[in-house]
Amino acid sequence: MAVQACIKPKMFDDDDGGPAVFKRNNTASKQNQSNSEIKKSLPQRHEGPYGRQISNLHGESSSIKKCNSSPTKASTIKVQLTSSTASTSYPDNSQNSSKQNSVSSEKKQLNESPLDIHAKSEDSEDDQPLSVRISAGLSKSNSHVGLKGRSLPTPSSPHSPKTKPQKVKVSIKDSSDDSEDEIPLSLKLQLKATVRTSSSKSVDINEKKPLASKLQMNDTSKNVNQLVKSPKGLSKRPLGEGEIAQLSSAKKPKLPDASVNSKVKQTCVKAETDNDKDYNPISHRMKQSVSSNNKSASLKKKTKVVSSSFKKTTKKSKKFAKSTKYSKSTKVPPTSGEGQKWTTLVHNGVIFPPPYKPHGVKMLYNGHPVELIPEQEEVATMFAVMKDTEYATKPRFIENFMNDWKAILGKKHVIKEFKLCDFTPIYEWYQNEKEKKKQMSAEEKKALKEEKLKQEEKYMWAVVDGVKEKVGNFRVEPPGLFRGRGEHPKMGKLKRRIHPSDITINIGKGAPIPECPIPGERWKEVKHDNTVTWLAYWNDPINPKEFKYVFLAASSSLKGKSDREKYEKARLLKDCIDSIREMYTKDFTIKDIMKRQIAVATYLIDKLALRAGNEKDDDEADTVGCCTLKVENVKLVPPNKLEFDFLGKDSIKYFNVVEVELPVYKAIGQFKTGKRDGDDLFDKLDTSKLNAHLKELMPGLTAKVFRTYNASVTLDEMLNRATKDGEVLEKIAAYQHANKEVAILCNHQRSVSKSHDVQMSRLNERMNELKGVLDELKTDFVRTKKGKPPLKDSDGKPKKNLAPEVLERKIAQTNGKIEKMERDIKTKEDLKTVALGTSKINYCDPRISAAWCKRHEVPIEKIFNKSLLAKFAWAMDVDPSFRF
DNA sequence: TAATCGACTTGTCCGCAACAAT
DNA sequence: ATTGTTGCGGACAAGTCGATTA
Repeated sequence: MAVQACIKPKMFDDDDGGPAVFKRNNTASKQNQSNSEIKKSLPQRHEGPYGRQISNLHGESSSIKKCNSSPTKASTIKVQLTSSTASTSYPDNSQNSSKQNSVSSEKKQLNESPLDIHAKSEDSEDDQPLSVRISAGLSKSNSHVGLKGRSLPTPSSPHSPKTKPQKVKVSIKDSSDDSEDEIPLSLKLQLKATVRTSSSKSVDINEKKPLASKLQMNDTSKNVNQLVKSPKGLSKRPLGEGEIAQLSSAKKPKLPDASVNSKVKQTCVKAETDNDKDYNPISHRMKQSVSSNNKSASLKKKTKVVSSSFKKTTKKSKKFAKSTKYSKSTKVPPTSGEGQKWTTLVHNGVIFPPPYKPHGVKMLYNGHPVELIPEQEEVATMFAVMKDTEYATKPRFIENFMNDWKAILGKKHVIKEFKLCDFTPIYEWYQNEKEKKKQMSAEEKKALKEEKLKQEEKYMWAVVDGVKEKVGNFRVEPPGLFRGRGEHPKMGKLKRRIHPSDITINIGKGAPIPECPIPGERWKEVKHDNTVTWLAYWNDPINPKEFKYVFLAASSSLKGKSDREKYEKARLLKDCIDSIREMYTKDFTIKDIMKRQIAVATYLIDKLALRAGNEKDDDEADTVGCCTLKVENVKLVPPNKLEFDFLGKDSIKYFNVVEVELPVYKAIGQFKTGKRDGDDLFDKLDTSKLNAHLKELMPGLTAKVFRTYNASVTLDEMLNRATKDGEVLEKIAAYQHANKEVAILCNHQRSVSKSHDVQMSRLNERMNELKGVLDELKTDFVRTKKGKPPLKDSDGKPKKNLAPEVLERKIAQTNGKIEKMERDIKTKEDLKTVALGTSKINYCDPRISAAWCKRHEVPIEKIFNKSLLAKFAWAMDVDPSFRF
């Protein structure tokens, strides 16, 4: 179905244009019900709507405040310095030269000698370049639309210029694509069907495309960031440059990876060429996107993802495959196999927290000191140290804690009731310990730190296919009381200590098995599964059915590759989004209720960036996502608005009043009728049905892809619309503003810092002082002009007689300071409840930021910190003209 | 078909150190 | 030198989604 794609004129756009709106008026706080204090409630962002509105949507709304209007800023200087280097394009490293260089060098070293540390940040060299260009071409103008304001206008205007040129390069495919466009949907569908059906499907697909291309694709994926050029020593992943190039070309299709599966995808994909044209109205193009095929063939995991048919075949065999592959390809680049994630894997296992050290401080029970054996004292201490957190006041927390603690105390123990317990002595002992630590001299602290580092160092690194990579969480979680978020039924339960016998290690077949760090104990199991990326796992003591995994760090090439695939998939959606929107719009009134619910749910996920909403067990906090919305979570606000009010992931409150198309409004009304509070709004729907449907529209499409897509599109558009020439600081402000819009879209909130109010009033005080100074200067200026002496200062002493020009200059300076402070205050208030980090880390394609930095001569370190630079190394060599 | 398993991504908070302001 | 502020990075909970099982 979906296939066709591209066509549509932006249906939604229009709509949007019209109405759409949404603002998040109030957002409330995260919290849930009760909680009083807890977090803050966000005062809503009044303006809520911000950006969107800005965008134009209807004019309604609020005014946005954009911050920057006025330049000013003293600090510029520094910035510029930095930037200067960067200027135009950074070759990979030029930017933070130091960092990057170091990194890269390290890698190289690694290759040469295993010793080095650091992860490589890979410079990604990969393909990007070409791809980028290609992509650039893609940038479509178009579309998006719809929804929210974000879509905005996006008329082509802005980028078009750049884009087009690039397209040219791409041309090859394009041509074909175009022709394809004409293909009727049905055909497309058929294509899919076929594919699926035939087990060989993958093959088929591939066939269409040149093998070479396929291969390349794979390689690429494999390589991922890795070393790249490096001389490589042994095994690393070879990334040939050639490959890269190819990729790029291939890439065009974009999804290199993602596509994997894709058959159908193609349909959507190609659009790039088209883009420009958006106007082409309807032409649906099918694109065969070569790329997609290729990919499918290649990738590994993707395999899974890929077409279902494919999967089926592969999956089962997966496990077998593993071994097989293993043997097959030792030398093969990682990823080559279907599900293969690596070929060689060496690491040192995990490190355990130190055993409990009894302190001997006695708590009181009914006023009397109580004797506790170490195991009992340990749990009492866990509670004692939480005495001043909100958890310690929650009945459920206390009840769960008491239940687990009593089990350790034993039936005969004197301690029976919580209300007779006084943990204060232990609490005070703990505070005292903390204070002692704080008082330690710098040298002592440093020594401790080094000691710790020394102990941990061997666990910090793994060698994957010959490349040294950082391990993410190599420390086993210490015992403690479970702190669930929101009203979690299990809060307060004892999270017991994890022992080696709880841990399963995953490591390469020939690699030495990590020595168990606790003498006399041994690992639960040692596996050699190269179709997964975890190094170790244990069962979650709170929920034994779940696992806690040890993975590589975000800077690893394995993670980087997967990240890139995620964005490539989202970019594929860009090419299908118009037709998908058109389709679900059509289904708002379809008779089949399930289909109507799917259409409306998809609309909400697309427009509001809601999460899919899997079913949850009773022993989890009661939160919802789109598919699990309850009747009471959505209220009709005539004539055509919906009020959403629910607790989402992490029990963060989502509150939003949105104008929707009338058919949606009506459909929601229908879904609500005859139901009571507590009933599912979408009773015919769940995430698997929804995703199964989405998959028909575009291979690999799932609900969360919409979030990635809309977040990245929003960032890209806002940046390109709002960035003006000027000082670097202003550009950074524009970036933050765009980032904020994305965060608001995704409802990424944070709690207001305890000192926020104090800080604000302090700022306001200073502001008033400045204004006082300004008034005084103005008065003196007027008096001086009239030949009168300045007024006396606050102490009644006479002031120096300054020339009018001098006063004028001072007035200008003060005005500048005031403006800057006003902006700062406003930004601080605006961002009080908005968390920018999450979207930056998980939703915004880093290539958008990297390309923007290059285009606007903003040093990338101003946007990405060290860890983000490492995580996004794969995106750093993006072509400056890259558009999402 | 639904429930469960399994692997991986996403998300918030918090302590601490670096930095900035005083 | 001291103290307030910011931001990093870690911890770990809570999602998503495909595969497998009942």
